[in-house]
Amino acid sequence: MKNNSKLTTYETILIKAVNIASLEGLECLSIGRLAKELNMSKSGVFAHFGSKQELNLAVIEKAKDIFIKEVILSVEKEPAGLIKLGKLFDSWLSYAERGVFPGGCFFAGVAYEYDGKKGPVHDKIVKIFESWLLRLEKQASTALSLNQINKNINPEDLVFELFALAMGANWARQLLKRKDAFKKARQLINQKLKNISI
Amino acid sequence: MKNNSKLTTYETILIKAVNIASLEGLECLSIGRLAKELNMSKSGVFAHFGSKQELNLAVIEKAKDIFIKEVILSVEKEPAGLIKLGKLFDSWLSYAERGVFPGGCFFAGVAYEYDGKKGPVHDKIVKIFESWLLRLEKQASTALSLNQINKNINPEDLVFELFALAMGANWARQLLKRKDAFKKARQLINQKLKNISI
DNA sequence: CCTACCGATCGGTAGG
DNA sequence: CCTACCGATCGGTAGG
Repeated sequence: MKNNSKLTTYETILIKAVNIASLEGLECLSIGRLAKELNMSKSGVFAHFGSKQELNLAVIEKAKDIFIKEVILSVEKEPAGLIKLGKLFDSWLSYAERGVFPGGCFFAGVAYEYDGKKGPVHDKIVKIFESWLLRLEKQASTALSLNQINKNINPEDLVFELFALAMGANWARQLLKRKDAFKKARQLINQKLKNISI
Repeated sequence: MKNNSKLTTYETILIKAVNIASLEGLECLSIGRLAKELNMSKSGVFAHFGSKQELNLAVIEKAKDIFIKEVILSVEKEPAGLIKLGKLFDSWLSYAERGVFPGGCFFAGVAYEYDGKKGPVHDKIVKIFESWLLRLEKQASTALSLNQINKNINPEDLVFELFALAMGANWARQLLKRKDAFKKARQLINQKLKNISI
């Protein structure tokens, strides 16, 4: 339990930290608490990061790696355009639904925690979301240029709408414990994509 | 500055507390910080509430009163059904957009802060959302029984979809600072309501 | 990776 | 509403 022999201490700390932060937020993640749950000394944990802010940034970086692996790489070989756009949303919902992180989508949680704050942690979260949005918008644009969807569709507006549905599903699942939230979101997203496809 | 002569000390503390919590979350709201910003002693603030949890609950209750006044009562006299449903969403977006709370919609923020936690504060937040959803669903049901919208529309699904768009707009505005987020959400919501109306 | 600290701040109490 | 406290915990440091 204490040591997962294949992992470095750094990795072990980060995985525990990501799980705590997913459920309770980065502010609830303290170095002392991490140390206690890992049966380490506080300064032993601290030494790996150098500051609480660097720990926060490392946790986000780790969560990003997991997101990329679970959501993005798993649909890497899908054909660009409408199909890939749908698969990316599907993959995102699936990752939140099957509990890759215990608190649902890691980024949905920290987004609201840092939206009123300033500094490198806030900036890193914003960059990750902007990059995720851009990735989705590129597929929407490709779908448009491949004549897969109606010409009058604005790629940014389309992604905004589908994005909101996915975020809303995560919210309904996590706060209200609605078990059908992801199913509903998937239906609405697929229906929308079907409606605009040529 | 220190005393707004028309307000009781209790009210003055609560208003300050609601504003801090809106921007930074309830966890960042400490009794010591409140005392400092109000030029009061810590125990002077504390005595009004008896515990941090009671302060949290009082802040949420205050935010609920403001929400009811700003969002719900302002469209009280609109005709029940489709019109009132649209006006409720319009009113919600307007309240978030014009900055009734400095951090956007107060409840969107605390929802994610408490979705992984247990206890009376979490429960109060859930109840407020359930009651707000129910209010919206009732208008959707009325619209259905008045034959204002297509028969095949499920009121709960409709509200889920529009709700997600409103929450998504709040997120895009607060985290990504997208100034057109509310405009987009308003367009999408109105378009959806128009599409399903008879 | 550890023990042993530091000042600051947390929620909360005693007593007025 | 105040001063003066309490133990616990925060992020962080010194030194090994």
